[in-house]
Amino acid sequence: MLQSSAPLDLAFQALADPTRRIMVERLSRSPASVSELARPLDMTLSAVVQHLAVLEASGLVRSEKVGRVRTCRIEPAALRSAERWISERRASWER
Amino acid sequence: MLQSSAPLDLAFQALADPTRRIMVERLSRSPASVSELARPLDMTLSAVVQHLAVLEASGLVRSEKVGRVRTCRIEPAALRSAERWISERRASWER
DNA sequence: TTGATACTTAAGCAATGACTTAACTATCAT
DNA sequence: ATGATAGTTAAGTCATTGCTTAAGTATCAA
Repeated sequence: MLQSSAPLDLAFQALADPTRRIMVERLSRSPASVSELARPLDMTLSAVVQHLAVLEASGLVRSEKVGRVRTCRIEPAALRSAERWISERRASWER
Repeated sequence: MLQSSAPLDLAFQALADPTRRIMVERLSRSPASVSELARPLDMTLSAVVQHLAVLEASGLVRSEKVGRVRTCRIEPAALRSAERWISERRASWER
């Protein structure tokens, strides 16, 4: 591969990490702050911020800061296109 | 993360590489040999075999060798569970 | 204005990933 | 048997990932 960064690469890569999937699961229920995302995770806040950066770069999550709190939320489009890629393959092999 | 290897980790990790997605696309049309998989790819056969190993470890593909030809085919279950994970998230945020 | 809260950023480090080359090992066809 | 086909395996290399520690910078509350 050696650096490709197509949208699907970034989305699947982001979803490949269990910590990031936990973050996505949390956000698919409702928006949350960085500290709320970090709460159940056994790692430093710094590490969580780095995971968040990966999620944002992949387009799966967006966030905005108000005061000192950054609120993160799911960005459905990216997740949908990952889902679509898989279901298109399924359509193909099911035939 | 540092080594986790849960099924979903392996599946999404496998799908994160564009070369491997091309291989999966090819296989979702019909089974193919290793050389057939390699044909459109701009890399050594050795590299393709290594990608295949990743796909097999993830459960997305299985293969069997007859004579000197290894025939590879899609394993629908793993792909379906990746799809299911995403659609469950969607169910959650759509509410 | 002081202190606590909520991040942010930069280094640094060990482990993984995506290749390559090179040397093999089995078939299959003649 | 010889040679070509089809794949396998082992090093080695270089970039990327997933962390950590450490040292910030903005708010907000009293």
